[in-house]
Amino acid sequence: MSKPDISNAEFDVLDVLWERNPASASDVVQTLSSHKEWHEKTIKTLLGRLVKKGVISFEKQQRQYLYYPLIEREDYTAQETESFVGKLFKGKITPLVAGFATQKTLSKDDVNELKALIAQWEEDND
Amino acid sequence: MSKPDISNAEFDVLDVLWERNPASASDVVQTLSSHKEWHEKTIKTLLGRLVKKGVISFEKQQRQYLYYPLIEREDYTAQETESFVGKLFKGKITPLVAGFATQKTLSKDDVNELKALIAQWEEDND
DNA sequence: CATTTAAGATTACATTTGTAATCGTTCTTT
DNA sequence: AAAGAACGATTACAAATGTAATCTTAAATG
Repeated sequence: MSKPDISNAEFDVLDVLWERNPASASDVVQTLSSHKEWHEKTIKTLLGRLVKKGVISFEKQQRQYLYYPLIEREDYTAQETESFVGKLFKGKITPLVAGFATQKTLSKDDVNELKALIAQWEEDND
Repeated sequence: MSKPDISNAEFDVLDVLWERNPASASDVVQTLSSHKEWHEKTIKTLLGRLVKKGVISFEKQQRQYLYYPLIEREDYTAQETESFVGKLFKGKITPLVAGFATQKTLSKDDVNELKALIAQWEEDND
């Protein structure tokens, strides 16, 4: 029932399916080949594990399978973000942004986007 | 050299040492007892693993050890944040904040803090 | 002083993860 | 039709992780 832990390697495979849905195993292999050094067998294993975990599913297309995600990227991202922010910043985003700002340099564009975001928030809430 | 992966369980132990530095094993056990169901032995194991990983160290205090972290929470947090934001938000904080804002409700205070942060940034950079 | 106790060290063991190789079957291709 | 290629299923195996129990030794206690 609860969040089926998705490992790092599994995430990379799932990520491909979020981009290209549905996709055959070889589609995934192709896509990942550009930035990962994984053997085809490894990717097949990861697909299988994701299926077993109920994170993705597939439909038989003749002999191949067409895989597709069962969870939305937005949902996954939201959950991960919540637990991350909870774990490292006591649930507050401001210190996260603050730390990020001193660490990685924010661009003027980034700041403008944040301002727009806040402006939007203020418009909505009040 | 590289970031010595700190597991979730290990993190909770390290977190105690960031709060209470230095601390004996039993101090850590005591502190964690309030929110974790861990056996004392388990915590000792985790302390040992952190030492082996070079994340913490200790000084012999008679028979007990006094443990202390070797890495700063801020540094760890900064690194984790960078990889997290890189993995889920292509390195951009704005979408993280945006997603967080729609998911968890931001309080007026949160927004004010963010505004202050941005104002500060603008003052510094320009 | 003898014994119980408590600290850290060592060992244990199932599960998860990374990373494949092998197996059993079907499509292909000759 | 025979042989090879390609697909998913099954099996492999070491390292990491969660979660302790046992061992060794020294300190505390009767």
